[in-house]
Order: sequence, then structure tokens, then C-alpha cells
Amino acid sequence: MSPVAAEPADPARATHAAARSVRKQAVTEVRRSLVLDAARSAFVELGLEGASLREIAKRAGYTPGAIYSYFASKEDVYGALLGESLERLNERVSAAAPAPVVSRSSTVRRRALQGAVRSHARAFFDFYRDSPRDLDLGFYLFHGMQPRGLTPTLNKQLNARLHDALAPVQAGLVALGLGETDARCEVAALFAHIVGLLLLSHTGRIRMFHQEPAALFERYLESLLARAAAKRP
Amino acid sequence: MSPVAAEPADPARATHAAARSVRKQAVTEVRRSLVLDAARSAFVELGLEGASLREIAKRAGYTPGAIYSYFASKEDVYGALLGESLERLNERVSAAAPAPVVSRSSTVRRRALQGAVRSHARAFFDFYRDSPRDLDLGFYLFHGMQPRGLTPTLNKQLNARLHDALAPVQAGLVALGLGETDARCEVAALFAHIVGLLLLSHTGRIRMFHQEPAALFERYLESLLARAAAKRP
Amino acid sequence: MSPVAAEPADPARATHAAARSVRKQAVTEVRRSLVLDAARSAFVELGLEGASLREIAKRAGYTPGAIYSYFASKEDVYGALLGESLERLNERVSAAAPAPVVSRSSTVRRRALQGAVRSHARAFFDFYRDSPRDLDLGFYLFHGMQPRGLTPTLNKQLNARLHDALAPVQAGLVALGLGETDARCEVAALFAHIVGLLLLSHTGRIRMFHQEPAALFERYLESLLARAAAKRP
Amino acid sequence: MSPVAAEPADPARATHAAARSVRKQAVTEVRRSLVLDAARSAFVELGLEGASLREIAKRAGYTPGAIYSYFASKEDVYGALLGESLERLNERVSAAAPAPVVSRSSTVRRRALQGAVRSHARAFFDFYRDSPRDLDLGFYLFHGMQPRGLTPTLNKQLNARLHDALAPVQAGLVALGLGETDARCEVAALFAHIVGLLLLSHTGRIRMFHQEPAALFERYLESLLARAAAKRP
DNA sequence: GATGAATGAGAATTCATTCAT
DNA sequence: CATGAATGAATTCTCATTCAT
Repeated sequence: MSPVAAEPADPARATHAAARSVRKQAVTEVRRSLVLDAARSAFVELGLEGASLREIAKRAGYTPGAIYSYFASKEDVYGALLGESLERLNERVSAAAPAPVVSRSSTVRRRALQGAVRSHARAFFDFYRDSPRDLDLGFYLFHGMQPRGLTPTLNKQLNARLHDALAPVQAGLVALGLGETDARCEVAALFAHIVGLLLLSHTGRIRMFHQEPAALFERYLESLLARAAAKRP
Repeated sequence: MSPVAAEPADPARATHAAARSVRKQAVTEVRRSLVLDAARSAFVELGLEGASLREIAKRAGYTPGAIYSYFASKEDVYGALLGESLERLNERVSAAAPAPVVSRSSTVRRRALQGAVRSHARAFFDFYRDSPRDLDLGFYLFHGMQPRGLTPTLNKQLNARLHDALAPVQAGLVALGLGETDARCEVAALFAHIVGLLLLSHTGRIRMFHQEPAALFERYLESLLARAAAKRP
Repeated sequence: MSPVAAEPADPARATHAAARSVRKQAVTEVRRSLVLDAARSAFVELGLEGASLREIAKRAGYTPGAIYSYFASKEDVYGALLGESLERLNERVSAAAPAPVVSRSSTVRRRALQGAVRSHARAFFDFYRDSPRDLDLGFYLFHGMQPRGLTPTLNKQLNARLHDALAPVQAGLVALGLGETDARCEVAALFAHIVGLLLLSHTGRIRMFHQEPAALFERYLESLLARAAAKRP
Repeated sequence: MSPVAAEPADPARATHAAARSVRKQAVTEVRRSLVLDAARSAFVELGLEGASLREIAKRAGYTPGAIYSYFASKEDVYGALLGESLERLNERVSAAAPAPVVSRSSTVRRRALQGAVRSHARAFFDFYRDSPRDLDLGFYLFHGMQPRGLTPTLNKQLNARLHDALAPVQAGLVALGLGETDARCEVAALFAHIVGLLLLSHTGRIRMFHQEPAALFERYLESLLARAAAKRP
């Protein structure tokens, strides 16, 4: 802290002001998340088309103009929504981690590692299967959004969280013996596969093949683990 | 009464009328496809949001109302666009068929079959990689379109053409020894994988993994053929 | 006929041409009434808003432009429709005439006359009660139509037919002893009353008073006959 | 903690806020009625067809979208217009009440009652005769309006006000000795008669009979009072 | 006579956003 | 911080009518 006060010399008042500022900021944060809740509910129920700013404001108990106190634009709201969606995804994936196994037997350890990969991958798959709107959100924002809404900074941030959600699988594959590069490839491919399956499921195209997305996912998962096993040194 | 029948069978006039009708229909068809061209260009350049009826009409050199001479609604335009897109896809896939190989050696025949599967699958992949808007089109129509636009009839029709584009791969897998059920599973999974990869590519998410979609596709293709080989009776 | 032929001197050909012209005109008349049928059905089923020229053309098996071969405008179609409606009204009223009673007893004659008035008035009332669209038609044309549609000539013509439909009642009242002026007043009032009742019925406002239009009509009819009886010299 | 309550009960500020709210609401009300004025003027000058939202907005000095700040839909505007029209009707009818007469003579009292019925009925008649658009409004709304615009609630409300405007006449008839049921019949019939006369007048059909609507109305009124007198116990 | 494409005007409504208050 | 009126542009779609063919 600089010894030269910028403005007032009264330390009591300064403290008071600071405390008030903190309180205010907290209140703001709470209300911001209230808006976000409203946005999520609107989005879940009405989809992208129906989740207008007006609708969001109505659900939040605000008038349209008030939203701009918390978000710069509608796309900004969506951006925050996606961020929060990715947080939930990460929570789900983290929660899926099985207890670490310590064993002398390498077979046991290997089985445990495979189990962990399965758990994490399934958690990822299930998250989007169970709430397809989160998938929509991701597509909309990563795809159709104006540069105004998806700034490079935000983009990087969101990417990082998405990556985080896949990191456990990647680590598991490495632990199973895959090289870093191979593991990265496999994770990218897994991600693509999941997204593809869910999209086909979501749009009803999967029925065309008389297939269940979950069954196909399990197939893919097993083939992935088989590849990993085959590459074991 | 005149000995000439009231409805004259004057062959010259009949032929003339028929010819005129044919000509007219041809002109109509041309103009309709002109509107479709305008719609495609609008869609390619501006995406879903920008491809409004106004915009399409402007590009086609029409007033908005005129579009309704050719299409019943905006969704109808999109439907036609998707239909035409699927036709192009099928053309590409068909054109990818290699010359049939006749050989005594089962190894040679097997290699040829594998080559055919590769060609067809790549044609499919390349089609959407090279024109991502066709992918968008499919998603939009299969996903967000009103029932008014995507009638069950049209839906079935479009589904059938999509299926057609994947049929050669399926046939190839069966020829390679896969059972019908397995082949269907693999084709569905292949489709999902392609869609997933292209979407990740299209939204820039693939960069997150420092991967090239084409390379990942090739990897997947090889693993698919390997699985087929392993199942050989 | 002027002895100087306008154009050809060949009488045979002239006769032939005239016959053809007559035939053609008849065909035209038939087709015109076909369009009118289509218009009526559209109007009955869809009301004023729904009975667009397109709809009428569709029902007549024509394209919109073709209608203009038979009618100058949409309002013209409506005008013809109203004319035809008034013809049907007159038919109904005429058909309601009871057999003339010849009797020495003035009481018997009087009762017969009253019965005739009742029949004619009821026929009028029933006509519009049973097909409220004809009432709509009248209102629309007499009310909202452009001068372009309702020319003074047509107006006079339609008025005359409307008047015709009420003439029997007027004649009956005169026969019952009312002066010409009184009879005209009563007929105008009767017409107004009927129209008012039907409108209230048609718009559901009559329920407001828990009344049935038919019962109110009978009441009015009796009071009218009572007035006529009271004025008997 | 500050001893001052977080939510201050500062009466001055509260009063201030309340006053501001009241002022705002008043301003809103004024502007809303401005839109309504514009709507009425458009309706009066251009009729139903011409009174589009665009036109109303233009006359109110607004953009079309702005109207939706005050009314949910075009039909809503019309609904408000009719409501306000019925208010004016009631005012007119109320204002027509003659001073109550207190007299020993039953003849004097009876004459006074008859005078009151005449006044109220004439006020009703005159209101719609002098502003036929109010009649149109009623017809349009009671007749062609979408259920979206004319909710059952609104319908009941409007009906009630219409009924109110006729209540004085009904009360007068009862006072003159008619039973409740008879009085209700007569009022319904009176309403129908007025509506019918005005419609005939408005559409120019009354000229057909060379009659004046006002004279016919007076005739009907007298016959009504005569009927009431005849039923006197 | 009939077609059907095309016009041009206009319909109601929705939307994100702004801004004085 | 919040309001809510207002904008301005956009949306899809409908219509009566015209006219070259």
C-alpha cells in the first residue's frame, strides 16, 4: 500500500467504504447469479429461440433494461451460462473418480485404471446425454455467436474448462501406457465421438440405424481401452 | 352437328400444347432452382440467422412475396436445400466407388474391399469437411425445424437419402465378413464420429487438442477396418 | 336491324357465328356460376376473412387470375354473391305463401290474411336465422364495401330485391287495413327488428338477456298484428 | 453494525418514492389514452380495415412496436376502445335521468316514469345514432374478434356494462308494472330494435322504405309504453 | 379463357438495445 | 440499481391485382 492516500485521509471512513463496497459487490454477485438462474431455466424450457432477454428478465423478476446492469449483452448472458455449464460438467466428472487402488498386482492396478477411465468418460457422456440443452448451449456459443459475445479471452477460458473435464481420461490413458500424443489423440477422438453420438441422438437420427447411443458409447469405450491395452509396452 | 368431334383430337395442337407445358415447367424448375441457389448462397455466407426470406428474395432478384410461388414457406426452402444437399452427398459418395476387382486371391479381394470402404467413407467425410454449411443445414433442419416444415414424409425421405450415402460402407463391411447387425452398429458409429469430428473442427474446438480432423478420421477408419479384420470368420 | 351489314354478307356464316356466340355465352355463364358456388362455399366455411380470391379460385379449380375473366374484382364476386343470396331469400318467401282463402266470412278472411303475414315474415326471419352468413354478406356489402364494388346501379338492384322479399308482408298489412304509409313504416320496423334480433343472436349478445331470438320474434309479430287489428277501420 | 436499520423507514424518502410512482403511473395512463385516442380516430376515419397497428402508431406519433408497451395486441387495443365506448354510453344514459317526481297523484307519477323510460331509451338510441363507429366497434369485437382478444373475462365485463346501460329502462318498466320476465323481454327487444334501426340507417337501407330511423324509434317506444300500460294490474 | 409468376403494399408481432428518469 | 418507454429494424407471410404468355 502506498503511504500516500489517493483521496481521503480518514482511515475509518475508508474502511467503512471498503466494507460497503465488498457488501455491494456480493449483493451484485448474488443478483447476477439470479439472472443466470432465470436464463438457464428459460433456456432449458424454451430453447435458444425462446430464451429472449425479455423472457429471462421476466423470470428473474426484472425488466429487460435491468439485465444490462449485470451483463453487457444477451450473448454475454449465454457466455456466462456456458461457463457455469462447464463448471457443472467438471463437478460431475470429478465426482466420478473412483477411490485410488493401491495394489502390488499390476493386473489389479491396470483394471482399476481402466475402471477410472470408464467412470470419467461415462460421467462426461452422461452429463450431456441427460441435459441436451447444455450441448445446445455449447454449440450455439462456440458456433454461431458474434465475436462480441465470445471474446478470445472467454474462449480460452471456456476451452480450458472443457479440457479440464477430459483431463482425467487423458491422464488415465497415459497411466495405462499410452504416449502423451496418442493419449491426446484418443481424448480428442473420444470427445468427438461422444458429441457425435449425442447429436445423432438429440436430432433423432440415431433411430435411422436402430441404435441406442448409450450402447454405441460403451462399444466405443471398450474399443478405446482395447487399443490402449494393445499399445502397452 | 359438325362431323368433327367437339373435343378435337388435332394432334398438332395437342403436341403444341404439351410442348408448351413442358417448356413452362422447365422454366419454372429453373427459376425455382435459382431461388434455391440464392438461398444456398445466403445460407453459406450469413448462416442460419442471416438467411431470411427477405435476404433470399433479394439475392434471387425477387420481392419476398414471390418466393411463395415456389415454396410454401421458409422452412420449405430449407427443406429443399437439405434435399439437394443430400443429393450432392450421394453423388460424391457414388463417384468414389473404385473399379471392382476380380481376382482369385482372397487377399487381393479383401484389400480391394477395404479400399472401397475407405473411399466411400472418405467421400462422406470430405463432403462435409469441405462444405460445413451442409452440415449446419442438416443440423438445423433435423433439429430445430417446425413440424410444419419437416413433415414426416419429408423426414423419411431425407433420412433415406442419408442412409443411402452410408449404404456403400455398410455393404463393404458386410462383404468383409461383419454380420448385418455389427455392420449397422459400425456405420452408425462411423457417422457419429464423422459428425463429431467435423463439428469440433467447425467450432474450432479441435485446436484445443492440437489435432487435425482429417488425421483423426484416418485413425478411426483404420481402427474400424482392423475391427472388421479381427471379426473375419 | 340495320339493312347494312356491319361486316360479312354471308348470312349462313353470320348465323353460325351468332350460334357459337350464344353457346359461348352460355358456357361462360355456367362457369361464372361455378366460381360463385366456390365463393359461397368458401364464404360459408371461412367467413369474410378467409374467403380470399385465392381460396375461391382454388375451390373453383382455377388460378387466381382466371377469376378476373368472370368478375372485375373481389368485391364484384361478393356483389354477385349477395344478389344470389337475395334471390334465394325471395324464393323462400314466395314459397311461404299459403293458398288464398276465399270465404264470405270476413273473420275467416282476416285470419287467413294474418296467417299469410305470419308465414311471409317467418320465412324472412328463418332464412337469415338459418344461414347467418347471408346476413354477414349483406352487412359487409352494404356497409364496408368500396364504391368500386357497390355501384349505384347494383345498389338499386339489390335494394329492389330486398324490398321484393318484404313486399308480401307489406301487401298483407295493407289488406288487413293499414294505410300505405303505415304499412311501409311497419315493414321497415319489422325488417329492423329481425335484423337486430339476428345480430344479437349471432354475436351471442342475446344470451345477456336470457332470451331466445325466435320467441322474441314471435312476440314482435303478434304485437304487429295486434296493431294492425287495432287500426282496422 | 450501524444503529441505523439497513432498510431505512425514512418517511420523507418513502413519500417521495410513492409520489414518483404515482406520477409515473399517471403519465403512463395519459400516454395509454393517447394511443387509444389515435386508435379511435383511425377507427372512426378508416373503419376496421384501415385501423391497423401501423396506422394507430403513426397517428399516436409512435413506432408500431411502441404500442406494445401499452397493449398486448391489436385486439387488446380494440377491447379497450370498446370498453371506453361503453363507459361513454353509460355516462350518456345516466345523464339522461330526469329529476325524480314526488307526487300524490298516481297519474303524475306514471307519466314521470314513462318520461324516464323515454329519456333513457332515447339516450341509448342517440348515442349510437350520433356515433355509428361505436356501433361498429361493438359488432366487430363481439363478432369477429379472436378469443385471444376477447377473453371470457373481458367479455363478461363488457356485457355487464352494456347491460348497465339498459338497466334504467328495465327498472322503469318494472316500476310501470311489468313483471321481471316481461321487462327483460322488452328490454332485449328494444335493444334489438335500436340496433336494427341504426344498422339499417347506417347502411343506407332505411331509405329503401323512405323512413327516418328516429321516427321509427319513437313509434317503437310509444308502442312499448302502450304495451306496458296495457299490462298494468 | 386461363395460367401462374410477380408485384408492392401491408399485416401483426418480436427483438436487443438504449436511455432519461 | 432499476424502470419501462421507445426505437428501429427485422421477421414471416398474405393479399388483390396485373400481365405476358
